[in-house]
Amino acid sequence: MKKTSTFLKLKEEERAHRKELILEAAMKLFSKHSFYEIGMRDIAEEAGISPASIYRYFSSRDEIVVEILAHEAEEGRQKQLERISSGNLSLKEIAEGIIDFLLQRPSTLQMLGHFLLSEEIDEGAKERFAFIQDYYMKEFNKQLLDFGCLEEDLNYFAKSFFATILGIIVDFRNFSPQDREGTYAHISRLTDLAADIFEKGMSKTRK
Amino acid sequence: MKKTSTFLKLKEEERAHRKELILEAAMKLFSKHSFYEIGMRDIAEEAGISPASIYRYFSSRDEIVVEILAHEAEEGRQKQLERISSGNLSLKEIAEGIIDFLLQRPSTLQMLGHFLLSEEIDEGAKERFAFIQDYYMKEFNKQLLDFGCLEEDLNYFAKSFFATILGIIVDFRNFSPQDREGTYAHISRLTDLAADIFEKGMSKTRK
DNA sequence: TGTACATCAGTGAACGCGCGTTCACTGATGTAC
DNA sequence: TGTACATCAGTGAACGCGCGTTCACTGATGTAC
Repeated sequence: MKKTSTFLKLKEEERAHRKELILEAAMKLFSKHSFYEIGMRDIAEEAGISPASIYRYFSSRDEIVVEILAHEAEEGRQKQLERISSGNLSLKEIAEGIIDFLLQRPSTLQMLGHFLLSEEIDEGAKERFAFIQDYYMKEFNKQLLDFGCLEEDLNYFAKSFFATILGIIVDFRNFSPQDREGTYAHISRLTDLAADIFEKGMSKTRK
Repeated sequence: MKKTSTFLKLKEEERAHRKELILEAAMKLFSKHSFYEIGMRDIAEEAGISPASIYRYFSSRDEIVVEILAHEAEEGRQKQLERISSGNLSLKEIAEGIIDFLLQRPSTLQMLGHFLLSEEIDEGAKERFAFIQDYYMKEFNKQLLDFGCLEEDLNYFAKSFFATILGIIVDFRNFSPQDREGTYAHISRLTDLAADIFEKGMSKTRK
């Protein structure tokens, strides 16, 4: 009895491990190609298995994509925490952390767009996405705690601020094609301005 | 000679007229269905012609879509102008105008996402989109002139502010599915907050 | 006025491709008795 | 220890569909002489 359950547990772990391998293969591809370019066949090939095998672990492409988003969000959260722990960050620096992160990951931005805009998404993946969105928005809240606005307003500040950053990136990521530096500078300037404005707005309600 | 050029002109006008008919058919469909659901066959059927005929007037689906975006932008601009001319608007009211407009047009939002995020777009359509984006951002600038921030900053304020509104809509349009009212209220609250913050930020540099 | 020719809107049908997903099957491993 | 059976990871090949776009052609209209 005990032996059986140990075996089952091991099996479960192996399964989780293989799931992770598939995700890693997919993430590697998405880091090099756009969200629209990578299909199930590509992921299977990169993972060294057949396309059909993927469906032993994920019920759809959207399920894979949403798990990747979860990974990315977690990675972003951790990076941000590290930066924060090495000294207090201004709102501006927090914003720039997010920008650097997302500008280096076009596919991630495209995935976000997919889940936020498309209306033909796997129901399970949709729910998972909503959860992730909610969870990491709360984590973002925590990171903004030290800016000392009223706690009841914090959630709204955080959401507006995040939406601003996301909006700027999406709007201006192609600001001047063939000039990455110029685009980056433009986005930085817009974000700095927005951060300034928000800092002022938040401080109004400072405790 | 004169006669010929008149005929040519008439022909050109007819051509433009038919182009417009196709666009109107497409817009009608996009107002009822999502951007992803409508294909060339649907547009052709709605316009009462064959799919092949569309290509006498537009070189690709993207060309149609970008022209629709131009129409929508123009319509949005005019509506906003009308509202402004009937009394001074607060930043909050301007923002809500945009929100009302875009929340009623999911396809338009999806088209924007398509042009801003995808990397496989018709080169011609891409350029046209860049032009439209630029042109209407300048128009938006004009509408913000009366808020009296420094003229050199205006362009950046306008861009940041617009990105904020767009970001909020995109982020939270599915805030609570099956509760349009709740979603609208949530978005409104976020936008009002952002408008407040921006108003304060702009007034700092008021002349 | 009549005839040959050019132009061009319009079309039905097909092209060509890509893609997510499923099917029917194999083979390895573990279990029951 | 041996045999029948269950479980399940894995797979090659195909399904099924949708879609943007193009092809080869027709027919109407206008032009040249």
